[in-house]
Amino acid sequence: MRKSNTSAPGEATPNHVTAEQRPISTVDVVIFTVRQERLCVLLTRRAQPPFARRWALPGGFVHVGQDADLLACAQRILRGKTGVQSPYLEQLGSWGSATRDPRGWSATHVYFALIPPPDQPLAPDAQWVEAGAALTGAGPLAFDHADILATALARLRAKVEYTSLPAYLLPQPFTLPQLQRMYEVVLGRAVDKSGFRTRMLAADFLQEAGQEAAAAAGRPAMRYRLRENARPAYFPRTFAPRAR
Amino acid sequence: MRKSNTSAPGEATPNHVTAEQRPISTVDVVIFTVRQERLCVLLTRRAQPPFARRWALPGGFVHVGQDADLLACAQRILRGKTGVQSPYLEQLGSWGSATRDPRGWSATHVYFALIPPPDQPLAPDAQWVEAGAALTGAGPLAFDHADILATALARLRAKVEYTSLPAYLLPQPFTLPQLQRMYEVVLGRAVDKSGFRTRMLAADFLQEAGQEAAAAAGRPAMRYRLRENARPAYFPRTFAPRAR
DNA sequence: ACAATAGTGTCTGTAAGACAGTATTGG
DNA sequence: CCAATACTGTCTTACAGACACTATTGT
Repeated sequence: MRKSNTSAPGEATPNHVTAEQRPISTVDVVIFTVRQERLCVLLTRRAQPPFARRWALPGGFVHVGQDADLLACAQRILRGKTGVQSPYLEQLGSWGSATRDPRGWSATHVYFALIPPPDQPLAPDAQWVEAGAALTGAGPLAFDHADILATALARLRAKVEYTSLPAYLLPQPFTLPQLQRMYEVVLGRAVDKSGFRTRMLAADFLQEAGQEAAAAAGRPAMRYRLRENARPAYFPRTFAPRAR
Repeated sequence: MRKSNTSAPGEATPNHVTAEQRPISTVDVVIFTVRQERLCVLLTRRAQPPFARRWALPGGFVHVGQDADLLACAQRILRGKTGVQSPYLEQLGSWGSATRDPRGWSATHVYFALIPPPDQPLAPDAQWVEAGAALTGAGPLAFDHADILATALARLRAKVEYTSLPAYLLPQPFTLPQLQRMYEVVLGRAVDKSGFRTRMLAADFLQEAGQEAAAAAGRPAMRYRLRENARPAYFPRTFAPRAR
């Protein structure tokens, strides 16, 4: 049998849901970067309960008087922890349940950021942790943040197979060999140089930015910037080594 | 300059956010089906303000005493409107801002469902509307539901290019020609039969379910069901007609 | 000249798209 | 036998992967 949920008597109908019945609303941001050829994620150590002294993803409550929308809230959190202004930032999803926060029914809107290693110092409670180690080492993460981080990692690795996302892990301008290394770090495997270059240049999201100054040995590389209006490029196929 | 947002004086810190400062939390579900070779979305007519008498996506408040988590809330909404129990249901994203709901800061968690045309009657306030017409005809949708629906449509069309999602638009068992028609309806273009069949069978998400009973003219087709543990299949490439 | 790194050319295999053909049913 | 629909085979071509080759720098 089907039951309508809009007007059953005794049930809280939309206009009768009071503020006390509202779930807690937070925003968390999974911030990735590559440091020393390692994929790292930013974690903060919680000062207050719940989960005091545990590591957690950077996040906070939606400030209804301050945040215009969810994206602005995520940007505020990102800027607060890293000082970075305009990175790649997309929504990952939301996690909400009666049990994920001991304070009550809670839902978090999760964003996903890619940034170059920042020049400014991090917030004092924040630290870069290698992505794999964040899931295993140094004790469990607060809340359901291990789930969230695992989902973010899976999404990153999946999208790197067919998008130009790793370009956001580098400061501009960058060279194609540098970009290739970003792909290799995230994917955890080597990528063929020739195919890689053809693919990147064909995708038409880069513009030349002058020759690199010759530093050590070797031919200096061409530098590139993201084109204006640079949304990430989507490739028609995934990177696929012969053996499936 | 970087500003820490965790301990600035005068700012609401996490444990001091009272229930009154919490955003409104809702869940909306974009429910697609194919009826008479048309892609349709389920809309409901709003009885109460805000946006009374406007068409809207099915949705409602998170019921903190009733819904174990966001997915359960989405399932409750889906079941309430259609009677359908276990369709394809994935998260689409969340939309939240100070202005999207005149009652105050509001965030909605949006899910995305694919179902076969249900046997049971719909809830009395619900109606199938052709997907394109829902965005243009019969007046604007409530809230930011036009944005949400446009995003859902784009996501559906994108994923249909490289996944087996259209299989969830059909009652089981179904034949490959029927499945091919689902692809063609959603994509709005013809798909080559031979390549289509090779692709579907190679993806290994179908199992044979006996020969179709010969009805009218023509050779009866083989019927298929989704395999056990049937998650959707992801194809290595998109459907791509020669001319790009 | 050599090492080191950047960048290009060429071959080959895979698989998708196009389309013509065969198979199986009812009338 | 014909119409109608299901299914298969074959040809062609695009293109990714592999890898060897050339180019440009510093020492």
